[in-house]
Amino acid sequence: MPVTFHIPGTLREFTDGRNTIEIEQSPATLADALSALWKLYPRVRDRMATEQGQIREHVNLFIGDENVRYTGGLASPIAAGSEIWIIPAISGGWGVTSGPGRERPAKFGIVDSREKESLFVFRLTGTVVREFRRTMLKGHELAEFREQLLDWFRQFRRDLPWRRTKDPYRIWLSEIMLQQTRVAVVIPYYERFVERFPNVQSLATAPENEVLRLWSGLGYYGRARNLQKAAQQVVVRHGGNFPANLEELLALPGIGNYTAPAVLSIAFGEKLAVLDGNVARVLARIGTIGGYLRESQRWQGLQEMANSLLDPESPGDWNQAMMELGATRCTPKSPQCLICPVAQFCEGCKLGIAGSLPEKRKKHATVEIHLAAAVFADENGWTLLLPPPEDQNNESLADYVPATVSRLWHFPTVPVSGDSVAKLRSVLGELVAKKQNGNLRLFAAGKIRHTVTYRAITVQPYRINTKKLPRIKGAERVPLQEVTVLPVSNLTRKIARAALEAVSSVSQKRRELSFR
DNA sequence: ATCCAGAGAG
DNA sequence: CTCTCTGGAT
Repeated sequence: MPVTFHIPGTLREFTDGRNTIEIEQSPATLADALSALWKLYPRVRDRMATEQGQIREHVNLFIGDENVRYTGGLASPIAAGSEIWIIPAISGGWGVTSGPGRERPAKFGIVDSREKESLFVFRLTGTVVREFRRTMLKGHELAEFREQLLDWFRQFRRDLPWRRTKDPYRIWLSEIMLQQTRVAVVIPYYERFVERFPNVQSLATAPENEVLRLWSGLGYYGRARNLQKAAQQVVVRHGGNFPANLEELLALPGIGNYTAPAVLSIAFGEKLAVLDGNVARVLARIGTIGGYLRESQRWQGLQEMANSLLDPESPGDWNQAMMELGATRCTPKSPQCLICPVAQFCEGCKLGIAGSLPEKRKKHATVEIHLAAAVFADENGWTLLLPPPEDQNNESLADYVPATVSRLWHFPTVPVSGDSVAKLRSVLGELVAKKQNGNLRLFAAGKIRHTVTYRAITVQPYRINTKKLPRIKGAERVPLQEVTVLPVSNLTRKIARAALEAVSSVSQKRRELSFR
């Protein structure tokens, strides 16, 4: 009789999706059985055991109904045919191992009863299906959640230079540096920076070059410039005292909705919850929040959730704990739910779907754009190009045709639906003197396809042969063969080529005719 | 909402 | 190279 391991959802990605694994040999002890399992699936080992080979604190093992904690741990004897259950620390749930579309029978519900320091196992019959929904922690559960996370953070927090100060200037500096770079990279930069610029005054009065030199290697130099600009504003407007309220902080360049609450909570203990990418991911998993998180309404909802979870007693630690959890445990890929201090409060973990949250942004559906372009050609083969559009304040840039086609020199272009000739004529009528317009003859050249990000553009070029080029305000005259003497986009080049080919095929036909 | 800048993954 | 991600700005 083989020994069977039951694998939790959180580990299945390491077992080729299997939820049970049979060990054919007859292991004498749990340690032997685990060795056999880990040999088959080595990555399971990392999640279950420390490097020293100890079972991680948040992993529970059951042989049948017995928690191995009380049957001798790794030395527990294994009988032939034993069923061994690997259970992540989940409490307060009722064996919720199913979600929509994942009909798995629920085997266990575990309630962690702290008073008795023991675990109770409940066998459930049938299937439990939980809806995919948002949950809000409150009351006793919320208090417990806060305590667990803060305890974890205070125990495991890394000793980082900016965690040894309450100086808002230094907190701010670290936040700006950390926005863009890993902790390990930031440390030496941070230390050099505060040594040279120990306070906001020294930063404000430094030559910009020196600031950039100390920043050099971190990238995002615009943020270094903003940093100094903000320091100067702090000195001039606030007498060198770092503003301690949200509005004034947000008014400083480079400080936005993330940085302001971070500085205020950590340096001043203000009760403001931060929401960055890490925190958002944690929240999405805790509350099983589907959809793309950056969508404005959803992001707002996440901010509210963050606000409600914030521990009012220690907002700074709380915010850092949430971010640290996201950075070190609740990571984007394969979250370590098995060793997460708050797994028991996490719907995503309970449903075994934490790793598939948050959802990716849906690809922007491609928008089909149909345009018609006018390619004038005079007797000498010269054409007309319009200048790059000025800033369009009143018109959405995306809808503005020349901008769609690129903000460079371009042929007169109009959006069309239906009769493109008529549309182009009417628009040209506004540009070109009336008497000339009536005589314009439009020859359709080959259609052009062009793709820019999510836009699929089809252009119908019309060649318009004229004796003299019309006068159009701002337009520039160039030889059609050499439109590239002005800065043009690839699309404009394609249009020019199509217009040239069209005319050559026309003249070829004429030649063919004349030979007869 | 959308754009931008810059970095990093693939 | 392209695609994706992030926080700020508008």
